[in-house]
Amino acid sequence: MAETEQVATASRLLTHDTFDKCPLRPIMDQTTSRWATLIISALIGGPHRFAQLHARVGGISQKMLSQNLKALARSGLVARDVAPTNPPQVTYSLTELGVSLAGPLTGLIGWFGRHGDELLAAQQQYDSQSADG
Amino acid sequence: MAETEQVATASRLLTHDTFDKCPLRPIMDQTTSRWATLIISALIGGPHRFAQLHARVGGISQKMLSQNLKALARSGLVARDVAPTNPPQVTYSLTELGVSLAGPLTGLIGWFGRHGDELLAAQQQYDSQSADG
DNA sequence: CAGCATCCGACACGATACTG
DNA sequence: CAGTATCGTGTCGGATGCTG
Repeated sequence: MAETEQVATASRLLTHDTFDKCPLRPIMDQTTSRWATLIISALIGGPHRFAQLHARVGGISQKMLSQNLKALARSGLVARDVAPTNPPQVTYSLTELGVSLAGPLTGLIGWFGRHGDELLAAQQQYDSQSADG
Repeated sequence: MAETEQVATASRLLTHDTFDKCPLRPIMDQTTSRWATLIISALIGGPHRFAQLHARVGGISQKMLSQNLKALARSGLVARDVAPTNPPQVTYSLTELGVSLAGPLTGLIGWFGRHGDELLAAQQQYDSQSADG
């Protein structure tokens, strides 16, 4: 199956160095951060306005939304379109690059969806064991 | 292609709620955090000792390594095997669940490997635009 | 509506020192 | 070797208030 291949590929990619001083690490940290993943996920469904995103993501502050959106735009993953109306309408959407990221990213999110119960169960078992000790 | 399907699937999964109060978010935050991704990646290559991981990940402190390893073990992604020798030998490896995560995760890492140049270029362009004003 | 500026608390993280 | 304990700092991130 494809999954085994992917692991093998990554293994080949990763076994030869320590990742240290890799210029991609900050970008990856930002892109896989708490809010960025959710923002990108929300934008998969199509373009959103600022307030729409604020509602869709749920629990995010305006500051963090604005901040993440700016970082995402800087990396070329999200496009910011301003309509010169009054009041101003700002629309965010995924760029082509952003769409290409959506595949792997939703693959990861999907995994959490499928295995969430196992993760929760493992944690409970781990905690009860510690309590027993 | 499969990527388009995946996006569509995630879209269906995600469009109906705001992700708020999802019990998986803390786990996903932890698992996709700065160090956890690198630790899991390192373990794809096979079991590692503590010191080996410390060298492989590169830049991580003992504290963070220990802390992340504990969290990963709590979630059932990593197994911790202690050999009762002297000095003690502790070996970490991916569990079955951890291996199943490796697929989606390396898919994401692979994407960054393939598109790293584009991300860096986009940032430079963005920054130079800002400088121009 | 779509942000930015500011203040402030919480915790992530690293450096160091200590243990079995 | 494989950690734990403690301390100090930096950044994350929320609440509030203001602008255009």
